[in-house]
Amino acid sequence: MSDEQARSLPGTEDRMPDQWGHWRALHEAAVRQFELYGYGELQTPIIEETRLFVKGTGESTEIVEKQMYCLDTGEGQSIALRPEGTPPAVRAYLERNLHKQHPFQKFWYAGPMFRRERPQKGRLRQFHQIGVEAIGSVSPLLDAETLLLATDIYREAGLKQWRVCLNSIGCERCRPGYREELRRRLSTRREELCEDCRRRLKRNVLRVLDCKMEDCRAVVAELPEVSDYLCNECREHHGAVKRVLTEHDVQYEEDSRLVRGLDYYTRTVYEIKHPALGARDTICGGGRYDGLVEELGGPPTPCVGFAMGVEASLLAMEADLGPATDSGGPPAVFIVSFEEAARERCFDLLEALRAAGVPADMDFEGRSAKAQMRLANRVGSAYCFLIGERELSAGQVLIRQMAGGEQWTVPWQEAPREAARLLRGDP
RNA sequence: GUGACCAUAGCUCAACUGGUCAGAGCACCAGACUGUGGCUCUGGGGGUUGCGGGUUCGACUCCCGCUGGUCACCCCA
Repeated sequence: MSDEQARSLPGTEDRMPDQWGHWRALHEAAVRQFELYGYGELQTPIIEETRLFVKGTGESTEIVEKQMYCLDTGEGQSIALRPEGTPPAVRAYLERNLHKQHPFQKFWYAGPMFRRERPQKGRLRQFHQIGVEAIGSVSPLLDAETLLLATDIYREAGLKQWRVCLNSIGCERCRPGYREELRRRLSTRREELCEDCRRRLKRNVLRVLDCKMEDCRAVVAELPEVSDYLCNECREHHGAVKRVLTEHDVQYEEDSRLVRGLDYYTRTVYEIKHPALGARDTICGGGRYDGLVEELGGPPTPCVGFAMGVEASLLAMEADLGPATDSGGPPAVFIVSFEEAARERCFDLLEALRAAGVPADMDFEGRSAKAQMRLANRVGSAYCFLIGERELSAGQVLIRQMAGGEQWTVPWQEAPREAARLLRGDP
């Protein structure tokens, strides 16, 4: 590739026509389940005020600290490419005063997100999420519903294996106590922790639980579990979520070390992981965020939701279902002209076929009849409609069935209807 | 932000330890009864071996720099 040619940016990718198979399957499964579950589509802009994420996602999160694409509008305003979908959804909710009219809302969204990270397998700078937000209810039934919804989507999309990890990280009432306890226990063993964890000790102790370093894990193993510190309400809530999940046959693993990277999570947190993905195996993450709406200037409003990583989910689908495929089918009919002079008449017929609802195509490169046939064969068309001087003067179309090689003629005017009939499989 | 590995035709790769190779398969194009695909056969186009230096009589092969890519850590979907 020459140097002056423009290239795609690192961490961004093109999705070519033959790579849409799994994507479409996932998206269609999701849309169908969203309808079944009563979630309405919400589309928000890709750009937002930077402060929405600073307040919403959390000032001290990695995402906001160093991964956001921010730009100055030149009018003294800082805007950001959205790094995630939840704060914009809540912003839209508040901006329309839905909390006053119809406080309970269920939204779904799908679209690109942006984070300035080092790209690697399953992680891009422009990536895509499909997610839901159920805003305005504290019911544990909804925690379960979002998880059931996510697994139903994966099931319908054809995914075969996954596991659900579940935890409760408490609320703003009980978490401080746990956090305090962690800080106290950890500071006595500060020397054994990695550099990052020493930093986390001050900034965000909970993340120490998630550290992958061997030495840290050893220390973490001896720490009390968050479940011992939950307040009665949180304990009850968590119990209800688990009861409903069990009732509805969701296999889950309790993982007392599961914490999430975003500040706004409370109580229920969960991840769906796929075994074929290695270290970075989360394909969907979610949970409850009862404090976010208030943080963004609204009234206290409990919420729960999830975000699926589309690219990660696609990798999981490839592992379970094989490589990505073409999304659409081939043109059912391929028109072949024997002479260059017949080409425009071929195009007339082509348009007539399409008008009759028959997927059809022809050659536009002036190839020989033989090459046109080869092309028809390669793209997998079921029939060729062959046209030359003889057919034109007789007012006929020569039809060839590619599979068997049988040929017959039909009157020109009948051709579109004949094609439609052949595709339906009528005798 | 840290680290490792990689870079030859459109794709996947080969070229003994630097010494007639710049090659193979697939793909593509064209022929094999000048109105017809698949299979087979034949032929063809296509690479200044990522870029720039250096060592050497000689570099795809060794050294340095740059660029690009991949993967892992970090973090997260």
